[in-house]
Amino acid sequence: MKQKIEELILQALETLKAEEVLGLETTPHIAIERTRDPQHGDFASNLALILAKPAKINPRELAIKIIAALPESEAILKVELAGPGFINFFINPNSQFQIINQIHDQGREFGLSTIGAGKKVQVEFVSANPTGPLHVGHGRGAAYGSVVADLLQAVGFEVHREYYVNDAGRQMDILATSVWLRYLEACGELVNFPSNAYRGDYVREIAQAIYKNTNNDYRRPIELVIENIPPDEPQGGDKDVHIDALIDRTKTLLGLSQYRDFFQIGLDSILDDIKIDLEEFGVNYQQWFSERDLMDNGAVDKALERLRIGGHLYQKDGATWFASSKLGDEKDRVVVRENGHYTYFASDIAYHMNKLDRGFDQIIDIWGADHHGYVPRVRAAIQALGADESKLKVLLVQFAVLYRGEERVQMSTRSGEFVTLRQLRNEVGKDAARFFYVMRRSEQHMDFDLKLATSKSNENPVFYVQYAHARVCSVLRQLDEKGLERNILRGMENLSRLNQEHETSLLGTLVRYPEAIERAAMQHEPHQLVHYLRDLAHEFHTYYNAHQFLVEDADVRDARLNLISAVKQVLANGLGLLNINTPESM
RNA sequence: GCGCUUGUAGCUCAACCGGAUAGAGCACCGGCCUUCUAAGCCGGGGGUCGCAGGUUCGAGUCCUGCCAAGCGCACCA
Repeated sequence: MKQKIEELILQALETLKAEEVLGLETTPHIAIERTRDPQHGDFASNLALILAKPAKINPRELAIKIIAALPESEAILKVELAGPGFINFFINPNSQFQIINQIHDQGREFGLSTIGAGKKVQVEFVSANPTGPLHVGHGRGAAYGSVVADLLQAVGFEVHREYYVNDAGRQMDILATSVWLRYLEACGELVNFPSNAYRGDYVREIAQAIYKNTNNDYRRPIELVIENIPPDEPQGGDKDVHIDALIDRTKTLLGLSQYRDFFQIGLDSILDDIKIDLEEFGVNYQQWFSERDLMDNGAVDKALERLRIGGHLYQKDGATWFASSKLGDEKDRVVVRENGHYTYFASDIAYHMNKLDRGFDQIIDIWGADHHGYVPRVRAAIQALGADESKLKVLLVQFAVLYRGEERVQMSTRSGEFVTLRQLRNEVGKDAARFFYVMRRSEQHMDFDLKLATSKSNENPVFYVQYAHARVCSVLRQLDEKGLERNILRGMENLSRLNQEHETSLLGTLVRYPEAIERAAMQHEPHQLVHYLRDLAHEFHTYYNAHQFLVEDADVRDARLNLISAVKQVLANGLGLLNINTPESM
C-alpha cells in the first residue's frame, strides 16, 4: 500500500515538473508514514513541507497542487490537506478485506519476507563463561538474542546462531581448582575454601559426583596442598596471589593428566547444564565455538601475525601491544603478556578474524552493557585485520536490576548468591520470562521485580496476548457445541459485511503485521513486535466485547469467524517468533 | 577525572532513522457478567518529556553545556 501511494506521488511530481511548478532536478526522498491519529487518515506524507523551500512556494499551496496532480486510484478513498501542509491518504476500507484471504492462504508464512534474502548473518549471544549456571542476568541476552536471530530469519536472512565458549583462561583454572578442593572436602579433608574460588553449590555437586565414581583416587593430604601457600585475603593476604598459588599447587600435586580430568569434568558438566537450560528456554544454536580450539589450532598466532605484518604490533615492557589507539581506541592493548600468555583480547581478535573468514555479510555480537568499553578495541582489530569494519554490529543489552519487591537483590557469581535462569523459569514459566525480557528496548535499563514476575498474576502482559488467542479458539469450539457449521468460503464472499468500526480498525491492524516484523527485524528491536501484539490483542478484546460473533445471519457469522481466525493466525505467528506458546484455552 | 548508556504520568515503559492534541500497562476512581472465557471491556483523573540554551516551517527525538543514575576505564576473563 505504501508503495502504491509512493507511485501515485511520483506521478504527481512528474506532472508538476512538466508544468514547471517544480524544478526538473528535484528528486526528494518521499517519506510516507502511517499516521498516529485515525483522523489523519491511514498514511501521511510531509512532501510539501520538504519541497516548499526549494520550490519557493507556500507549503499548503504546494500541497494543493500535488493533491490536484495525483492520479485517481481505487485503493484511495480520499486525500486531504491538513495542518501546515501534510497530505493525508485515506485508504478505501474495501481494499483491506483481501488481507483475510492472504492470511488464510499463507498461514504460518504470513508476515515473512525476503528483504534479507541471500545475505548471511551471524548472531553471537549469551556466551557466558562456563564457570557456573546461567543466572537471570544472562536471561535477557538469551531471550533478546534468540528473538533478534529469529526475526532476521523471518525476513529472509540466513542466520547462524553461535555461542562463544570461553573454555580457556584463568577462570577455568579457578573452576578446576574449586572442584578439586570440594572433592577433597568430600574425601574428608578439612579445607579452608578460598574466598576467590567458585563457591556455588553446583561446584560441590560436581565434586561429589566425581568422588562417588572414583573414591579417593585424586585425594592428596591437605597439608601438602596448603604448604607455603600465601594467605588468603581475610587472613591479611591477597586473594589473587592465594588462588594462583593454589592453582599451581593443584597442577603439581595432581599431575597434568589428572588435572585435565578435573578441568574437563567441571567444564563439561557446566556446559551441558547451560545447553539444556537454554534449550528449555527456547534458545537454540547452530554452533558452540570453543576458545580453546582457537588456541590449539594456531588461529591466535595467525591473527597476531597478520597484525604484525600490518605493522600494528610493538614490544614494550616485555609484552606485545596492539596499537589500537591509532584506530579509535582510547589506548593500546596488550595481546601477549610478559609471561608469554595471550590475553583474552588476543583470542577474541582471532575469533573475529575467524568470523570474517567465514564470509558473513554481517556479524552481530550481543553483549552485556558492562562490556561496552570493549567495543572500540574490537572495531580497531577488525580494521587492522584489513576487514570492513561496518560488518560488525555490537548490540548492548543493559543488565536487569533485580528487585524482590522494594528490595534490591545483589548478585555475584563467585559468591554463588544469584537467582538462576532455571529458578526463574520454574517460578514464572518460559513464556512469561521471555515476554518480560523482550518487552523493553534492549538499551533500556530494566527493573526486574522477581516478586512481580513470579506472582503469576494478570500483571504479566503475556497473559493478555495469550488470552486473546485462547478466546478465538474458544469461540471456534463453541461453534460445534451450538450445532453451527462454519463455511470459510461463504465467509470470504461476505467480507464486505465487516463494516463495523471495530472490524475496520482490526483489519487495519492485521495489515500492519508484516511491516511490524520488518521493522523489528531490521532495527533489532523485538519490543516492537511485543507492542504490536499487545495492540492486536487489545483490538480483538474490544471487538469481542462489542460484538457477538456467533450470530444468526450465516453470512455475517462466517465473515466474522474468518476475521477472528486471521487474528488468531497472526497472534500465533507473532508469539511463535518470540518462541512463546499459544494456548487453546486458559 | 575520562568514556558509553539512560533520564517521559505516582510506578514500569512506548513514541516507527524531526512531524499534527506525547501514548499504554500497573496503581487510583466510576460503570459493564441470565448472551461466544470478566486473565476482558468502557469511562475518568493524572505530564514544565532531567535543567538551560541552540539548529528550523516544526524538537521528547538533532547540537552544546550543566545535573542525576547505571556501567566501564588491567600484562582478569
